[in-house]
Amino acid sequence: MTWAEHARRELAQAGHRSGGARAEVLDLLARQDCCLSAQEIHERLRAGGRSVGLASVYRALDAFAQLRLVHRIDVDGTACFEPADPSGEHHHHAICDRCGKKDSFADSELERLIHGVGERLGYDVGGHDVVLRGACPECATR
Amino acid sequence: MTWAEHARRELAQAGHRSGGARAEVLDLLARQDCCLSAQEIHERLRAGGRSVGLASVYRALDAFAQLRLVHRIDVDGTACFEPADPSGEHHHHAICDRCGKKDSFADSELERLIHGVGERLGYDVGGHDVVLRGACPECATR
DNA sequence: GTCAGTGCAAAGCTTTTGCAGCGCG
DNA sequence: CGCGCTGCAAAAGCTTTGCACTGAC
Repeated sequence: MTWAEHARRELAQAGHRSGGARAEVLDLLARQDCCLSAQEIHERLRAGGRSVGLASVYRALDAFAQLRLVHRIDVDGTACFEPADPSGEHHHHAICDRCGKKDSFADSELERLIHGVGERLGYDVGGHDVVLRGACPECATR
Repeated sequence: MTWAEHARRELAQAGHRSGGARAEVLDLLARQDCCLSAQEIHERLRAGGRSVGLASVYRALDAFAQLRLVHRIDVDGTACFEPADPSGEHHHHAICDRCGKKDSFADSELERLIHGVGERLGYDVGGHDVVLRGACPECATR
């Protein structure tokens, strides 16, 4: 089952109707591997000829986030979103502070360690983020 | 040497004059262990009888951040700041999504692992953040 | 037919910038 | 005594909300 199918099912089950704008946002996210800001999503939909309102993009993303269908990452004061794997599998991000490139990485030992920290603090951890900031390989050698 | 002394020295060396507003923000940060938002800093200074402009708070924080005297953490779309230990020693945060409480933790193994990830990616890592979100012990049992 | 979903416009936040005046060095 | 620092106000993002209308069920 693809993420898009999974997401549509979850949305329907939560009582959401399948409107045009939300479907557009969902399709765009499904096609995307990297994380996107609301503005980027809006621009791309407009560029694709869809007259989607920016507010609808935010509303769609909000609905997705509440159902935990997407992850929200705050980077540099703006929110970015990306599909969340229903299996719980996920990755984190490295952001180049020169060219703005976003890379992703996964590390199971890191996950295990973070889980342990949560337990040590007594937190019922719902999620976590790890962000690396610095110069990407291309920018660092320049 | 305290953080405040270290910070004042760095600022002077960078050619900054010691104005009233910046000194106030510096003193407040030095007294604080937990991270604060610009608005919180502004409110506290006002409450303390100082007529500090919000813009000056932002400008002071910007100057500190450029000299790496403070760490900036984005949480929930707003920026928070806290003194940065000159030795490089630092910690990360767990934020309760019910009561908003911010806890901090440190884990040397976590640091080591993150450092390794950066090398694996070929990044010249300048900094990193780890944020846990969930219910704190008090809220979780309620 | 009902009511969630939508686009647009307006408002709300956080953060930045412009500007005239004050004061450190 | 110059120029950096400051407070205030205005502006510039990002995000949310109000409203009338459209369209899914």
